[in-house]
Amino acid sequence: MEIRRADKIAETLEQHVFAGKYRDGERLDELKLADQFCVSRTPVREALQVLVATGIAEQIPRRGVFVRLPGPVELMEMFEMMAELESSCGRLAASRITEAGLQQLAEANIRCQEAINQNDHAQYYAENEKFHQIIYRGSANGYLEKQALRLQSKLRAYRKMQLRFRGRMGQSMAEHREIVAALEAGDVEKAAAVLRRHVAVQGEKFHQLMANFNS
Amino acid sequence: MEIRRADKIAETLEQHVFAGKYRDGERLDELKLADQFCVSRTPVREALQVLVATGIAEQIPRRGVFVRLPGPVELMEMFEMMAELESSCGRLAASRITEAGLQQLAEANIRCQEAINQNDHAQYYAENEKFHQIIYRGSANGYLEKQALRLQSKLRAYRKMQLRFRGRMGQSMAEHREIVAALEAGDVEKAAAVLRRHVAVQGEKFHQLMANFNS
DNA sequence: GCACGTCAGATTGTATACAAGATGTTTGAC
DNA sequence: GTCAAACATCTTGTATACAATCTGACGTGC
Repeated sequence: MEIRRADKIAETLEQHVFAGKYRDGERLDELKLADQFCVSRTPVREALQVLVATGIAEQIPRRGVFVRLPGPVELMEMFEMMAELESSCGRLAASRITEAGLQQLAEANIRCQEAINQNDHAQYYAENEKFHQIIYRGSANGYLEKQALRLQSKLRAYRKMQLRFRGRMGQSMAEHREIVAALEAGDVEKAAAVLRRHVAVQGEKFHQLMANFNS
Repeated sequence: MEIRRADKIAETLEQHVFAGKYRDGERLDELKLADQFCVSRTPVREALQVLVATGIAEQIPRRGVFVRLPGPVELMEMFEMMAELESSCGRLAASRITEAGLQQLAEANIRCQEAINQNDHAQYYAENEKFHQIIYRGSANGYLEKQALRLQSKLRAYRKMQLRFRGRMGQSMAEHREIVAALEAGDVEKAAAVLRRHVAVQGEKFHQLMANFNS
């Protein structure tokens, strides 16, 4: 339902960057992109502005815009913030989530388990994301929910890796059940703590991956 | 040090919106703004894109961009998220803040007290902001720090009001001392809890203001 | 009197033209 | 041979021109 071509271009570029099509620091050439998308420079420039605003790219005046992939440090920081955000969502959801929300969580968990049984990583990944999104929603704080969704989206590409750790899916599943239990019990502190730990583990696994990769 | 005129325009417009120069839903006319800033529509459009990306304005394709001030509900949500973010910063800072950071906190608190003694709201307000920013920095998480700063900035205009509550500055000051004590002791949970409460009070005071205003 | 279609005006979206600054090369002096 | 300065080229930033579409009013038909 996109009417402005600039928006479509921005979306496409964002996907390309997340897909690793560009190297860190690579310049996004307005003319080449205009050519590539068969438009003039104007909509391309508007799309680039969006990338800059999102933090995906950096603009240096009179020099151009350059893709800016997060380095290891920033990634760890983002994972840590994700853990804090999810913890906050859990804290609020513990006292606010509706019966319908709890029901959705249970269903999502069932679908997660099915994915594990079939050893379907992609499916587990998708259902796991939904599980967490239900908790964001459960916080009954639209602003917090939006921010959590944004960061979840930004970390998507990097979170995919760590699920491949042996036994990680099973452990993750067990944690899910713990989370649901805390939410059902309305145990604010436990929900916050368990969710923080659950997400923080992702960051730690990712850290291990980075370390292995560098050695 | 701005070279692009579009950036300067975006900054100015943002200030104008925060200063309440525009009503909610008001359309930002490209031609009028171009005239006003003595430029063509192009840099104005780029500036408007920035406002849209920041969430200050909303764009409806082929219709224009309209300022979008947060309503009471969204404001409460933002205050609540601010409390959670500050709590997270405090949690992390409790185990990471440096001696230098603690020293800065002590100094900021002294300046806060001086402002109270002189009953200088504006001064207290400024020093109070710095106090919190030191804690963001103390989290040793640049990403989290940036997000906290962004939200703090967005809430600036609304936080100003609640400091005028009778006795609020004094109470706030007492809470500051409690925060510093928790950070010095490295008490993670206490730092998180006290900061959450300290910031959440702001939201509640604001809520009272809104209620009084509507009655 | 009401509904619908058409048309004029206004406004956004895109293309293109022009201006200004940055980069890199070449040329000349030492 | 090396360094520096001027110049050519390329790229971004801005202005303007054109295209598309939305709004609102007017008029016509029922």
